[in-house]
Amino acid sequence: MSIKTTKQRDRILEVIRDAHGHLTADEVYQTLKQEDTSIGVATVYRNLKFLYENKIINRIQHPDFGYVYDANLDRHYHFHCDVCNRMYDIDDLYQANLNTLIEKEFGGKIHSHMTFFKGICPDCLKKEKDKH
Amino acid sequence: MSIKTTKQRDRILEVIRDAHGHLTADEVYQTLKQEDTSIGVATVYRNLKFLYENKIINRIQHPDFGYVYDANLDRHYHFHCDVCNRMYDIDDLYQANLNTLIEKEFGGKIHSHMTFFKGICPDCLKKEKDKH
DNA sequence: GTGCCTGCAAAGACTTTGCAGCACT
DNA sequence: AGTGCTGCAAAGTCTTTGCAGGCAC
Repeated sequence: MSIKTTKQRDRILEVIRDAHGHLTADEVYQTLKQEDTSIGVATVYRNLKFLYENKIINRIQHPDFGYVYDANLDRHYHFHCDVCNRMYDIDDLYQANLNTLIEKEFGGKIHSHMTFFKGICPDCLKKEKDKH
Repeated sequence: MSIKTTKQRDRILEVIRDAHGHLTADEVYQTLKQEDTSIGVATVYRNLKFLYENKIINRIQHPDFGYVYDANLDRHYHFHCDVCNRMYDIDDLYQANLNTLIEKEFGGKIHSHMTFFKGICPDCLKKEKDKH
């Protein structure tokens, strides 16, 4: 089996890259459906799975929306604002040493970790302060 | 609105506590369905949601399996073995200072974080070594 | 007795699969 | 030319909801 490039697959990848964020499968579909060359839902799902399995995109569990897809392959964290429900990337703060620590204390072999923060984002925090 | 205790709600909680682990909604249902006093799926889902919202049990997002429920309310991490697919608790290693670090670097207010490790558990690592 | 809770079944949201035809290499 | 990919629709999985009756307080 060899990998083929197709219009649809390319467009799906572009949409995720352009979003600079985290899209659900449905959001990708909704975006592409409106284009001149339409697309089928199945194609979106099949390709997201394909791109994820081939490590071309990343897949994260969102607390409320299920899986979201992300073109940022660097190890990074995620933050979810409990007030506005937006999701943010937290770059450059991956604690690689945490893997080593857990390996030492827990045993086994750690390949990676993903962490998800919850709280109030800078925007919402500012708005709350301004109210008082 | 006041909280009532019912046979079903109590049993659901017991099952999760007895499991000392991480059960999906369906696993809870499958366990209870076989008892003398059967139970409806809707009751399981409604009560898991209820127990979680009242902070009586914990709900974790497994990167691959969706939500799993946990009676351990202490802040702790989770580990998933890529070989045997078991899920482990990692106790006593919660990095509270990570919240402070992110607050300082990213801004906003961090309430908590959850982290999920992936790798090979001590058991499977040992087995692999023994093979060679 | 009142109001929350339960079971059932139907509906809902999301994702996967079978199939015939199409497109990329 | 051949194999993998697409679109459609149907099916599958998981979870929620409406409703009538039941149970806890």
